[in-house]
Amino acid sequence: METPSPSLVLDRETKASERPGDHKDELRLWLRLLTCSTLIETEIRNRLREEFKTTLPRFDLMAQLEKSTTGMTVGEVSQRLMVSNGNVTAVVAGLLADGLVDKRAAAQDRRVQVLTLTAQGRKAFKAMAERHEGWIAELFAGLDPTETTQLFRLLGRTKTSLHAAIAQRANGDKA
Amino acid sequence: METPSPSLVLDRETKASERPGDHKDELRLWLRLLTCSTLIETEIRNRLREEFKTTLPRFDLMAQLEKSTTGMTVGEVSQRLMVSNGNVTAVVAGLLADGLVDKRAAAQDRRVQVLTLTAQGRKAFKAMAERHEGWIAELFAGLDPTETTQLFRLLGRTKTSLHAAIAQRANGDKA
DNA sequence: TAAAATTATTTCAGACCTAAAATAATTTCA
DNA sequence: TGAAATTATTTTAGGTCTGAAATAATTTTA
Repeated sequence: METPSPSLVLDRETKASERPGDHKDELRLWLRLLTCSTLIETEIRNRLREEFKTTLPRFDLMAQLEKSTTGMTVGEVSQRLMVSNGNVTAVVAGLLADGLVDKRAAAQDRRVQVLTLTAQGRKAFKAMAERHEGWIAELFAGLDPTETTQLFRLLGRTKTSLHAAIAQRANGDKA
Repeated sequence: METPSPSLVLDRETKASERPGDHKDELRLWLRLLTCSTLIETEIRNRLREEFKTTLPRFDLMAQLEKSTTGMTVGEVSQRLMVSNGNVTAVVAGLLADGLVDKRAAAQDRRVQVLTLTAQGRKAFKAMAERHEGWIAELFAGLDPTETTQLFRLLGRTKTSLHAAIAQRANGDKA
């Protein structure tokens, strides 16, 4: 390998603030974040299909219901999972057909549909969740505890930044 | 806020290695990573639709083609974007219909379909890419350069860990 | 109270995505 | 050479996901 020329080194060390209008660093950061996310998602999807003949959206929906003792409405689930109401309706339809979820209109407000896991659903979820937790641990096994903590913290900062930017944009549209 | 009890502090500082079988930290890390990824993806999707009446898969596909002067095959694109061949075929069908992409069998190997941007496609992409880069910068604006660099590095480490775990699993299946 | 506005969910049309099977072209090798 | 294996892409069937329109129930308000 050649020694890099001074200009190349300089270029690599140039800060974004010194290159007005250039945001290639952020772009690379986003692409790397997306790659990690996609790799994990694809792998979990494959393993859920192979070992449990189920899908990630179904698992995610069951995971939400499992956390709530009193059940959740369609709207609550769709907010938590960051998917549309229509999508929740469709995924729930499959889970209902398989007897894993129960759906009933709330007594007080009959617009609202309350979703709960059936006994069978809880049992099925328990088995999957245990395996799932192990898979995630395997996937992150190459990071030491310090790195895991650091990454968690930085992603927290990222989340804050994203919420701020998205809220600002939403306000701007209103004005 | 109450002062946390000693046991709570101890618990919070307990390392995963000291809690055999527990991998809640990695699970939380994955959920946070997924949240960030989903927030960005949804926001970019919305902005592409509002400002350019296009979709993220189309943009991503065009971005790949734009990087290559000689064109790319369906297989190359599907590998880069980490989607199935069939999906590339479908998204390309839309871009072909809109005159943004050109598809032709390679002269040497007629199994291979070579995809290139048309002049119109290059022009349309250029406009979108400029805006896109700005959006990403906005979304990450809450991180300072040190944090951006740190996060990029840690996601690199994560990618390595993921590839290792996925490869190991693939080998295990073979044996 | 009755019309209007709001809220929760479902339906719809359409794009996306996958795995697996089918098709088509090329390469290997007996 | 020509059958078999390999490689590249498309097709198919089915699940996922969206935004927008439709439906249905509740709350507001005139």
